[in-house]
Amino acid sequence: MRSTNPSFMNGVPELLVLRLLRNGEMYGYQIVQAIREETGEVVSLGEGVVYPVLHALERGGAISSRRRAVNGRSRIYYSLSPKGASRLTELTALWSRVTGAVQQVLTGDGHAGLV
Amino acid sequence: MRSTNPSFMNGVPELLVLRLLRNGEMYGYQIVQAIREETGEVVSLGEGVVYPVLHALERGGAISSRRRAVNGRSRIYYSLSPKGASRLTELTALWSRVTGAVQQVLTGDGHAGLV
DNA sequence: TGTCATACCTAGAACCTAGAGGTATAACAC
DNA sequence: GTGTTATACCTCTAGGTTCTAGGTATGACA
Repeated sequence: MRSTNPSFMNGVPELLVLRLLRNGEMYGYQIVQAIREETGEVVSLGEGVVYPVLHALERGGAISSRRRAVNGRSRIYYSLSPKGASRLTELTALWSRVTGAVQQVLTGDGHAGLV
Repeated sequence: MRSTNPSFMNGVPELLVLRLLRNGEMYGYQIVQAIREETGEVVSLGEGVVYPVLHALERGGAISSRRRAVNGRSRIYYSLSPKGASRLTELTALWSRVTGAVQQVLTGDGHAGLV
């Protein structure tokens, strides 16, 4: 069972990562924390989730990375590629459609076909 | 890969089934079609998804079933138990929280902590 | 020297869903 | 009467994603 995070999370990590990178390059550890902060702890993805997502996105050409040393620390910064940007657009639209459709059932009165 | 349905669907089948049953008893086949219709085909769960969900919900005491013959056909009608009703309340709240949190990131400006 | 926060990573288990397939009956057309 | 479609139930397997738990290494600070 999933205890730390609620369900309904399929595809959400990918969506959130892409969205965050749209604002400029970020590194993995930073993304992990940004998700926690920006969602008010509602969504809290572990590093074990975020890093594999980053690697998969890079393999797919949606993001690219460059190593940078900051304060003697080595970080891997990721930035959105054009491909990643269009993937983000796509996923965002999908997200709207699905949540909208679910919402429709949740607020429905059960008469379904009101023509 | 998921071709027929978009992602973001984790826990959604359970939520939708519970919600539909809140309006009165239904049988499996009917639920499958109701989901298709009420979501405008955006969400289209196969019987291979819905039946296992129904069985799991019944095992968990969230719904109960009774066999009924209609027009010479044998149908298994499911209805929401009090336990299922509170589960629905719970899941609905969760759904709101998660989608709200994601939405916050999607519409965020990247400054995160505006105190 | 020890601990904490930073920063990266992988591997295994757990979970859920999609899709294909299987059975059986009623209704309708031919 | 035979074939096809719609109804109505069901199971199983593969595939994908995410969670948890680990592991490594450095800088800062006590």
